[in-house]
Amino acid sequence: MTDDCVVYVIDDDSSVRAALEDLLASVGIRVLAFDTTTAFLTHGMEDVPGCLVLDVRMPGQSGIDFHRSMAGLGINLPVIFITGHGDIPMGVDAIKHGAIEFLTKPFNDQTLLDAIQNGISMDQERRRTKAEGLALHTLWSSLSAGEQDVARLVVRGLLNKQIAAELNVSEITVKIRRAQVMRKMDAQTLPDLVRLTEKLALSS
Amino acid sequence: MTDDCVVYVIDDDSSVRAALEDLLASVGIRVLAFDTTTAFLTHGMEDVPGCLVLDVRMPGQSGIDFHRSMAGLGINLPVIFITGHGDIPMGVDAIKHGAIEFLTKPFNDQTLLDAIQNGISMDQERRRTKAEGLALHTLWSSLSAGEQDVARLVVRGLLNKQIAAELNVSEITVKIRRAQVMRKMDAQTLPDLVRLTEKLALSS
DNA sequence: ATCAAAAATATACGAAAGTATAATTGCCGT
DNA sequence: ACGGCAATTATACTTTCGTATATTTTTGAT
Repeated sequence: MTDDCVVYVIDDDSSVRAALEDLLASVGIRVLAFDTTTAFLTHGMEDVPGCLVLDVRMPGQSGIDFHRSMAGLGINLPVIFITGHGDIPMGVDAIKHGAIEFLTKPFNDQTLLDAIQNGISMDQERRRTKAEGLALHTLWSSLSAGEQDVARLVVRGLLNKQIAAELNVSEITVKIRRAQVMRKMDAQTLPDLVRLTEKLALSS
Repeated sequence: MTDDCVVYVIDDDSSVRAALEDLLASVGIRVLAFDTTTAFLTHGMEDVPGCLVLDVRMPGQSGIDFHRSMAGLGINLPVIFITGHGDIPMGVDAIKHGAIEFLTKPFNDQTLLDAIQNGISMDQERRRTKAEGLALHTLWSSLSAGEQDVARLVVRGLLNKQIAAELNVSEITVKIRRAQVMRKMDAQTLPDLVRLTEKLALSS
């Protein structure tokens, strides 16, 4: 489950960081702790599944503000907020913006561990989905411009003859390109190709 | 936007109900207010877009408990919680379970109105999606058992010959059934049929 | 049991798809 | 200008698909 993964902790309170490091070490999960969001960004992220335990209130950038900026920074880690001084709207908004948990200190250790396990699972799943989308996009990119043209019209259901007219090429050229599309996209049948392009459109 | 829709209010405090009725009447939205969840269930729901403003703490069944039971009752209304005595975990859990807002009294009128408009829009969208899925399911149901068999294998990419062998019928029968499938499903091309069955699988 | 409707099958034909071989065109670098 | 090299096109053939017509089988109702 937690083969190789990291939990990032950002909290200005060193005693909290130490406590979390101990807690997660006790269950064999690697921890990288920082006292500011800047320190976290400077260190960078490892390319392994993980999640982020984030303090709400900190000197410098708050955890709330950092959370809002994460998408723009290309950081998609699941976020678990911890706080000693939160209020209801803050917690509600955090969850509405995608945080997976919002815990108030003092919190139950097991509750946090459960949230972390959940976050790591979500990140693993996100990475799987992302990898599939990337692989699919790579296949598509291996098609020449003309082959992509043909592929688009094929999955629209046009006949080879119609595609040829649309693209101002001969029907035999369409057949050649079409065969190349099927080979390069590793599609055994036309329905396969349709499904591949549907996934491609969704993950665009 | 709010052509014909209803906001259901469940709150044991008659002054709150009156205030909400006034507020929503001022913007021309119809209100149905109840003092208990039982009263709401007894009255039943209208078949128009709407959302539910739900008090957290009430005599009898609490709003929180009712929210958890809604899916089992087949009620998919967007829920907006209002409360005077909530805490952070309660608000966080409510949102995690799908509530679209969790407001603490006293709340800003406009905040509630925005949430309600958002809830109504979501319900409209849900109804659109549901109607599409239902229409698609109706088309599929219009296929005979044999036609459904053929359709399933067609979208898997099997040849008519292979389908015939699989179903122990003649190839000509497959052709007839296949033509019926295309006609009944209103699919002009094979890619169309593939996409229809994909949607069907997702909304099953 | 019998009749009528529906489903399945047989036969036949034209259009489309897939593939192979060969010829042609267009483009790029030397 | 020239020689490759990839893309396009032409030709030919086989398989598959779609459809129409006619026949047989099955099903269901009275």
